[in-house]
Amino acid sequence: MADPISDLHDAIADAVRGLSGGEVPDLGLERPAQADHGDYATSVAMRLAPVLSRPPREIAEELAAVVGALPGVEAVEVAGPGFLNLRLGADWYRAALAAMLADGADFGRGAPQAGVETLVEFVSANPTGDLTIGSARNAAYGDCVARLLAFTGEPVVREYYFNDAGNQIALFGASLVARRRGEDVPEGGYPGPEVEEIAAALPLADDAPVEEWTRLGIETMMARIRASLERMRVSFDLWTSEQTLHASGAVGAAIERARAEGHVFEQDGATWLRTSAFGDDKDRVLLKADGETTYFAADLAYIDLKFTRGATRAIYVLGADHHGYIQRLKAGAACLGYDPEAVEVLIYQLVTVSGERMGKRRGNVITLDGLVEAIGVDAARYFLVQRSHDQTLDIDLDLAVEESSKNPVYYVQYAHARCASILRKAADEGRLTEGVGAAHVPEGPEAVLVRRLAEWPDIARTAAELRAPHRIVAWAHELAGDFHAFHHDLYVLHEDDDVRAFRLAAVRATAEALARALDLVGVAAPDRM
RNA sequence: GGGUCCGUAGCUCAGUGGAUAGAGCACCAGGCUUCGAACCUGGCGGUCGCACGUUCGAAUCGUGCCGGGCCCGCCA
Repeated sequence: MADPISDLHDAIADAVRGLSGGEVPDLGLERPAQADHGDYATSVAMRLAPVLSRPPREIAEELAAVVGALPGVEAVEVAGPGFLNLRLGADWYRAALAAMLADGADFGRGAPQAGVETLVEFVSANPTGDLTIGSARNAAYGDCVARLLAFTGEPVVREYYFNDAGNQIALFGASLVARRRGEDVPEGGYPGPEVEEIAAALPLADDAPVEEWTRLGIETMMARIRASLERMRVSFDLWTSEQTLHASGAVGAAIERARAEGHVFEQDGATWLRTSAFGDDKDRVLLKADGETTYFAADLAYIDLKFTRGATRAIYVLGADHHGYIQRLKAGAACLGYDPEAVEVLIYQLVTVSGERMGKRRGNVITLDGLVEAIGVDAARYFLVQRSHDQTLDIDLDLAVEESSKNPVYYVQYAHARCASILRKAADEGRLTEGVGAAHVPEGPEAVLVRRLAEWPDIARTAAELRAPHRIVAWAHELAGDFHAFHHDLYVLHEDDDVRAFRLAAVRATAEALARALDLVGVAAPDRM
C-alpha cells in the first residue's frame, strides 16, 4: 500500500545511511507544531551526533544537501540545535493525494500477516443480567481493538466467553423462580427488572424444576445480550460456554497437563497451581477441598483451548477491577507450557455516569441498552472510545442526551456529510473531475488538509500497536477541523478545471478518510444529516 | 501494607525523548449574496502534583514522596 510519509521517511533514512556509513537511528520525523518549522522536521542529526562524534549542526548541513534534492522536497533548512526542517513542494501534494485515492478504502491498511492469529476475547459478561455501562465500554473498546488489528493485517478471531455454571448461575435460576412466585430473590441473587421480565415471560410452570428455569433463563439472557451487542455493531466469531469446558473434560485435561508440566501440588486438601513460579503473587486453587473446581480451573482450560485452537496471541479485555488477573493468566499459560508473553491483558478503567459509580447494589445501574436509547449508537460508541482506556471515563448523561453541537460526534459526521454534499452537487452539475489537477499549487488550507490525510497510515498503525482507538477518534476530529477550515476558506467547485480537480480530489480523500476512521470505531459516516 | 491506573487551562481530556505544551466545553469579541453557519476566525486561560536524577533536550524515562480511583477469596 502506498504511504507518502513512509516513502519520505525511507528516502531520508537512505540519505542518513549514506552519511553515517550504515547507522540509522530513529529519524524523529514529525509534523512540527509551529508553521515556520516546516511541513516536516527531523531531529536525526542530533541523534546521530553522539554516534559520529560530530556536532549536530554540521551533520544537519551535510544531510540538508542530500535531502533537499529528494523528489517532492522543495526546501530544507537547518534550525535550532540541529533540526532539519523541510518544506514539501506542490508535486509532492499532488502525488500524495493521488496515491491515497488510488488505495481508496485500503489506504493505510496493512498487508495480511501469515502465521499469526490473534484471539480477542472481550465483553464475556455472565448471562445473569443485561449488559451494564461497564460492559458497554468493554464492548466498544474490545471491538475497536479487534477492528484496528484486522486493519493492520493481523488475522483476528473475536470470542465471547460466558459463565453458565456454578453458584452465580444457580442463584440466577433461583432468582427467576422466586420472581415467578412473586417472592424476593434469595440472598446474593439478581433483583434486576430484566430478571423479573424473563421470569414472567418464560413458558414454564411455576413448579418446573429449577434446572429448567436456569437453562431457559440463561438462553434467554444470552439472546438479549447478543441483541444488545448487535445494536452496538459488535459481533463475535465464537461464543464459548464454561459449561462446555467442564462437560468435555477440558478442565480436567488442563489440570493434568499442568501437572505433567510439574506445576500442580496438593495442600490442605485442595489442588493448587504454582502460579507464583511465574510472577503471580500467590498460588491459585484449582480444585477446592470439597472437590469442586474453581473458576480459575475453567480459566486454565480456556487458555489451553485458545492456544490449541491455533491462536498465536490471546488478548483479554478486562475492567480495572480485574487487573489482578494479569499475572494469574500469564502464569496459567506458563504452567501449561505456553509462552506467557502470548497472553496480553488489556485493562480499561471503570466508567462512571455523571460522576457516580454504577453498581447493582447501588440501584443506579445504567445498561448498555439504556445508554444507546438515550444517546444513540453513534454517540455511545464515540463517547466510549473517545478517551484513553487507561483513563476513568465519566459519561455526562445530561450532555450526551442533549443533541447539540457540543456533541463531538456530530462535528465529525457533519464533515463527512459536507463532503458528500459537495460531491453530489458536483455530480448534479456535471462538474466532476478526474485526477488531482496537473499543475495546481496547493494553498495553505489545502496543504494542511493533505498533510493531515497523509498521516493516516501512521495513525492507524500506532493506534493498533498501542491498542489505543481513542487516537483514531482524536485524529478524525482533527481531520474534520482541517476540512471545515479548508471548506470555509476555499471554494471547491472552482471554475478552473485544475483547481477544481485538486479540491474535489481532496474532498473525496477526506470523505474516504473520515469513513475509514469512523468505521474503525464503529460509528456511521452519513452522507446526509 | 502490596499491586495497578490516574494527576496537564475554570471543567472534560489529548500529547509512543524534541523547538514557543494542545483540543473540546465554558467565557469574551467577530464572520453567512455561491458548495450544508451542526461551520469558521480571534481573544482569555498553565509552577504539566512535588523533589531529585538520566541527557544536547523531560509533560513524556528512572527513583522517592503527596493526592485520588480500582484490586488484593478454597467467590464467580
